[in-house]
Amino acid sequence: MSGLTIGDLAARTGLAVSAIRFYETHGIVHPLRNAGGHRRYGAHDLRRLSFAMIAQRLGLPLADIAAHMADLPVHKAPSKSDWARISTAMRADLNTRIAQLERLRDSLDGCIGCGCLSLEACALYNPGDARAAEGPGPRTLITR
Amino acid sequence: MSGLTIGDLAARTGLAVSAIRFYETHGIVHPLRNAGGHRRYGAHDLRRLSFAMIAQRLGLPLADIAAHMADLPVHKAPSKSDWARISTAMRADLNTRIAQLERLRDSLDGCIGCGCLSLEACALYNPGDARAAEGPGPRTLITR
DNA sequence: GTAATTTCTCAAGTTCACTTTAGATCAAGA
DNA sequence: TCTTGATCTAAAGTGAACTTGAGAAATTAC
Repeated sequence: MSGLTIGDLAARTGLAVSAIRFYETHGIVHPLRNAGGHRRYGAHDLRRLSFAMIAQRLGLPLADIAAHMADLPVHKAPSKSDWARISTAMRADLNTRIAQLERLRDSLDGCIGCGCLSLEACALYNPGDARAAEGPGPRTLITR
Repeated sequence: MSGLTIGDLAARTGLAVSAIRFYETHGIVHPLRNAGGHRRYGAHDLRRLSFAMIAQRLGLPLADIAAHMADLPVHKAPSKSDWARISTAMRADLNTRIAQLERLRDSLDGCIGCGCLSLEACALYNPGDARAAEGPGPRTLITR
């Protein structure tokens, strides 16, 4: 009677149970525990997970998503304005990303068939962003 | 007098020397060796690297890029039609990706302010793609 | 009440895309 | 020639995002 099990959540979101536990360690969900120590989730957790999944599709790293979510109330359902604030921020990210890809496509259109890809001349090659000095580890595939 | 050193290539592409060696293990470049065993690159290697960097910006995994490049001549400059073939394939990927993001944005537009994000109703949440059963390891952030 | 599921924790493994380290060799400038 | 800097190889480390495995306890189904 008091909430969803982790299995329920997995079934509804399509996520693996292990993934949901992993997300918990990153602060994306905050389940309560029942008498036996099992996690119990509410509808707000379902929303938080959905939101995280959407944000991931936009290419945001988990840490960023968690940071966004940190502003939301933990055990209560967030208000409309809570979601609106985050959604709006995400919409901006999305538009930036779309614009980047479109620029890339247009450059590619200009290049197809020319075979140039010369480092000095090609617009595709020189996107003008600073790629250097991002530290160790794999770089994010799509530059944000 | 016979070609560029790995340092030259790094300077021109902005890649780390170690990254260029790593790409070699994936078949993206195929340098020759001088008498002392040092790598020597030609202009075609520069083009191959540029192309790989562009493809990465599009979110293609290295393995896919290498597969595309496998069709190109290794030690000669590729022909115009070689590049055109690959570029065209990439353009299609790009357009698919842009369309996905636009759908996502439009859905988000419909949702901003409503605060729903309900799993059953929200178009954002149910992208209709099969997310399950992709095996171990991290999943690619952006679904191709 | 017993068997079958599910869940628990915690540590270790996996993939991708690289970087770092170590010790040795090669190349180039003063 | 000497020395500084670039390059070599091979192995191990890194960060993100999870998964897998083991052994135990809780829950559910019959």
